[in-house]
Amino acid sequence: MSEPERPEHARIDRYEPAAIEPLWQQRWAELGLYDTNLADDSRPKYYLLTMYDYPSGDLHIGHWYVKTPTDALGRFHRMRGENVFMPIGFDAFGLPAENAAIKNKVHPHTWTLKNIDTMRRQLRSMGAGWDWNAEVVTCEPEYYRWNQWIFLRFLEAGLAYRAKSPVDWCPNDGTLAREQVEGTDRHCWRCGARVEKRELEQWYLRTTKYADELLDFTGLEWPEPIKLMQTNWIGRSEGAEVDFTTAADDAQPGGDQLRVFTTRPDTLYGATFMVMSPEHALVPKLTHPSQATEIAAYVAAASRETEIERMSTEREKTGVFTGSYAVNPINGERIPIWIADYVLAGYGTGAIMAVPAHDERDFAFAQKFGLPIRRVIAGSEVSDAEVAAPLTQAYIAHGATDRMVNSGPHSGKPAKQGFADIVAMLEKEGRGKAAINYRLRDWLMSRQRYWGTPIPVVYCDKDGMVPVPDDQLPVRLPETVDYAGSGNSPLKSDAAFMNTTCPQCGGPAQRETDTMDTFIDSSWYWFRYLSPADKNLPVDRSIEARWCPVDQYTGGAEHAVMHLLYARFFTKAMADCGLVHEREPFKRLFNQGQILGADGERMSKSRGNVQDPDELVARYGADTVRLFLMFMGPWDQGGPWSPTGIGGIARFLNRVWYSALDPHGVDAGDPESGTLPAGQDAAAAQEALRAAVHRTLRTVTEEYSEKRFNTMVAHLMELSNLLQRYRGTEIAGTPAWDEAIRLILLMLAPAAPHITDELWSRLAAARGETASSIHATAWPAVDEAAATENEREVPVQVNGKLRDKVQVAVGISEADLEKLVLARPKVVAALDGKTPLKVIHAGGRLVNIVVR
RNA sequence: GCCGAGGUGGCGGAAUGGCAGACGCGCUAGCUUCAGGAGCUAGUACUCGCAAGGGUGUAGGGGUUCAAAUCCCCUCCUCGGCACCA
Repeated sequence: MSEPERPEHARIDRYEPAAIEPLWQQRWAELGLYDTNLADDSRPKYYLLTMYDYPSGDLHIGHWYVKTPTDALGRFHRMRGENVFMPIGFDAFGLPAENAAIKNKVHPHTWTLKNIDTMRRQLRSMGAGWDWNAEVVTCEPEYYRWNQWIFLRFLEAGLAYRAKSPVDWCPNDGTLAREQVEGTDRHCWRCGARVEKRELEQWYLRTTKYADELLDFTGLEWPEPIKLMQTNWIGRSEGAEVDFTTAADDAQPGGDQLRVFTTRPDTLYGATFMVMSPEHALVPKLTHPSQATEIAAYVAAASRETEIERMSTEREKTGVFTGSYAVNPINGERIPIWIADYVLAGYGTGAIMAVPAHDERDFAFAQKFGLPIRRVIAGSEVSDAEVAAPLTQAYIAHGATDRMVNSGPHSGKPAKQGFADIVAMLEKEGRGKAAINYRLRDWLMSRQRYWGTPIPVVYCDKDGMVPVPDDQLPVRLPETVDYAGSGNSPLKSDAAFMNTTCPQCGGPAQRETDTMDTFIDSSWYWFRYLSPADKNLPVDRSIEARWCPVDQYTGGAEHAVMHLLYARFFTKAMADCGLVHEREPFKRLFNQGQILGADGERMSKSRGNVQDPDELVARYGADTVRLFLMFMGPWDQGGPWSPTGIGGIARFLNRVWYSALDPHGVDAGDPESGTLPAGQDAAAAQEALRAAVHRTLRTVTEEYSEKRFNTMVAHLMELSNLLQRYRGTEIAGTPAWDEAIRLILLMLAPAAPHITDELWSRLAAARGETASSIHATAWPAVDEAAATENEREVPVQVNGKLRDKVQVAVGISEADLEKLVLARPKVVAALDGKTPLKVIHAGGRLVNIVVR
């Protein structure tokens, strides 16, 4: 074999990411490569969004893990001919700014803007293709005036209201939405303090109006666990409301209707007592004088208790008999009425019919207080004798053969039938009706904090609550500096802000001093990206019609029942106010995993386990860091951070670099370098290379589409290893080789944008051409003819154990293959003289010979 | 307690009924370089064997199948969500 002609060429430049990456970032910005023309409808649109960040001031590796694969996805779609819109912004209102302000005596606005500047710089170092023209910063009046404007529309539509009720109260952060109280110990999601209940007048958004629509995920490609979490959070229960009538006694005339909600109307005959929550309105009236002292003491104790104590499931049941009785509407039975704190005031009607035989909690209560337990449901396998025997635990299952027992005329009916019949009977007699209850509550959205959107209403002595007219928006957040978070609205301390005039009568009035929950900001921001400078409306409906819903949204699963549910609610509410067309915000959702600290804990400054990406970028370059994060494992998995192995990615890019720029180079350490593999001539080698390249292209295209970035990188490494094998041989520099280099660069471009654009332009320059950016180049098409294989290796098993492999032509008949296989010495040996019973052909992919 | 996701070499992981461990890290040996915490080549699940080759193996146990990491049943462990919602 003749030594290929090695042209005399200049020394090959080394791959130095630090030298090339900033240059490319600058060039892309100059070219406006990522400035999306939203009016361009010549191509299909692709709205790609990653959850925007709170500007806490520094970007850690977790931000890279979230953002760089998303960027690769956007670049891939752009190369496939779609008009990609990938905006970015900052969720800039919120407590950390306020806390930092208290601690460091810096104004939250100053602190926030400084952090945003830092983050912009760090974000640019990723080399991501964001459209910075659409940037949104939520703490600026240009943004939050639209929070106020939308709020006023909600107010007009009856979707926002003010009400007094017991609310979750954090000593540091004031009121919280229900979603913002976490864990068994009922702590604040932000500061971790224990949350109390307080009776307060607060602003709510009517999320419950959309409960059923929020349960409908038709047309949404969302991860099943997220849909399930939302479904459980909404907690729809079908059942019935039943009115029990209180009985007369020596202290009261009776005749009051005590309404309960139950999911088991089929167990109505098993109701042996009733329980009201201590806060129930009828408690005073139904308290018999003989029980008054005890009841008063219990009610007082319950109101003092924290949520933690009341909600603990481990705690033994407590309760007090009121002294009164109610009449069961189905059988006229007199049953005692108790109060107990295991019945919640805020769910259903705040009172229950207790069916101890078929409810665990009622069972425990009945046992403790010696109340009767009557079985009314039993499976067909339970004998009559067993039905009569006392239960040792509540039977709560819904068995397929469940029938009613001890239920008067209904006895013997299937439980399902009894459910329907009893509801129908109650409805007919006006003693009850079918009803649905939700666990979901309306969204408590007012906060006693400074750094948020002022709620645009005033209170006038004469006119009461008056909305601020649109033409007076925004209600600007004053420069107030007294924001010591005692739970008292800081805006109250600013007399100049608070005292105003009534828009209706011109008389003295006071502004609302609560601000909005910052989740309001993130509940519609993707609309604002579409028309960030619009002065008349929050979003231009014609642009929204073209660009919504968001095609792909990516973010963490921790937002399952907060941000993602609020965003869906807002979209529906805004649609009902005529502001947008779409009723769902995000068509496709992907939850990437979370990068934890090396200790396996969440990355946080206080734990000191935060990995700073700047160091890694300085040492290895952004492309290596990007690829490494994609290569670590499946994107939805995340895991503890470890930089071990990043060197492998650096080596890979280095090999790509030298393969592209120095195809004729040989490796001194490899005796075979520069020679073709044994038995392969130049023609065969080129064919093999083309087959590998086009098969890789087919696979990699699929992997980008399905966000399987880890295997995508692995397949590109495999191809690069093959190129390495042919480097320096006679096929280096042939058209097949050049095609391979061109395609590997194109395939790598979305993931490693800098090195690929650099090599792309150098290769063009070497040909005497000027290349346009690789990122403006079309994604290549698979040459199916080249990718098709002529031969295939077929594994041969005997009784399921691998014994041999045969190389055969693709399309060989099963008969020929069988003959060939049975003649193989290893197969003959494995058969050991036995006659094959059966030969399984798995579609030409495998042969299995079955013997006894 | 209920619901969900998961458990594969020394490590990250690949394979969703058909060759377990792709790709990478680490490790071992050799080569190469003025030098390197650089580069290249080969080997690397466990186990018996000089080797050829054999046996075992995907948390544990059972099952379905010609064939199981993959499907079914039971048990254990890890992570996430919910917290008396009638």
